[in-house]
Amino acid sequence: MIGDRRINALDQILELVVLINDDMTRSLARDGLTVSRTHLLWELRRHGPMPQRDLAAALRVSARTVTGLVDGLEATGFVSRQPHPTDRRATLVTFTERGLRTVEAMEHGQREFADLLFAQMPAERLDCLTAGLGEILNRLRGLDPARQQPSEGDR
Amino acid sequence: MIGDRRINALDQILELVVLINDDMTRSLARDGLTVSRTHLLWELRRHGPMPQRDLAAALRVSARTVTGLVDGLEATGFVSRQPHPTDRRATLVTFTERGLRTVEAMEHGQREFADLLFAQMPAERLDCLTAGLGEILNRLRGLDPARQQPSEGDR
DNA sequence: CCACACCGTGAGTCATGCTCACTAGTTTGT
DNA sequence: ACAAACTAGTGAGCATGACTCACGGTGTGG
Repeated sequence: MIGDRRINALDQILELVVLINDDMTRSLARDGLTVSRTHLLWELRRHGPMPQRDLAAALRVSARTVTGLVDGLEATGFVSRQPHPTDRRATLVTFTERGLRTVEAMEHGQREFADLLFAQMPAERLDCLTAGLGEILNRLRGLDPARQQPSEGDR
Repeated sequence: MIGDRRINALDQILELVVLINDDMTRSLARDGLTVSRTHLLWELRRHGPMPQRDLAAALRVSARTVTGLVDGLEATGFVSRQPHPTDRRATLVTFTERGLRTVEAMEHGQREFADLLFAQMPAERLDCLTAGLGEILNRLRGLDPARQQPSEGDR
């Protein structure tokens, strides 16, 4: 029955989520990072130095929370606060040397991880996997942030 | 280049992890549950009433943590503590009526979720997705709990 | 009977995230 | 040009969740 296959696939996905999550958390902890802090770092990586308010918007958390995250990242030397060139109220969060190196190392590590994960997987299977994941992602994106009444069960 | 495809696929997986995680957390919160508490519930569902020490082993957390989780689940009426029939030191954690109903509803919701996620996906793509995920899961399982020096980067 | 096992509590840590109130700067509207 | 209105960041305080170690009571079993 087709339903069983779907359940099966969903189970796989749920297990994947757990495993990746754990692995991520563990690996970040080794670097003295946490998930939220890393999200911030990635935002910075994508957009360059930015004021905290923009980070708050991008990460969808309150300004106060960003202050806390930046505090932590600053304390461990990944980012530093710089004066905003034109708005003296604002603070520009920028990478330190170390922060930049760390993020680059993470990108590199990610590449290695991808290679490890998909090693010896034939190209067509990889394509098909990508296509399938793409479909699923579209559906998931559709029911994520805005709506509130629509969805129902997940795990 | 093949590496790019892999990075791509990994990015998809990472996004999937985030989306599913958020969705799960939100949906569980609606039921008055958290992820850890739900893990415990699932363990109970799989193995039936069990003493806390077994839960601790199954969930790989300390006994103290289990006490806390069970406290929470008991307070919200999902489980209850029963005396162990033969070992009077031990406590059997069992579902309440409500807990059982909730877990069954979650299973049902999961089925619906799977249908939603894979709706209109041709069978062969589903198969291929499953196969690909299976491969990845095997690799991930391999580097999860025991080893400590081996892996490297993830997100 | 005594070492060990099962639970529970106390106390404390860390991460995340919220609100409220406040300061210091910036804009806007006359 | 200047006050009113708003914005950026943060101090203080609170809650929740997950987890730990250390300690103690009670029961088991050799």
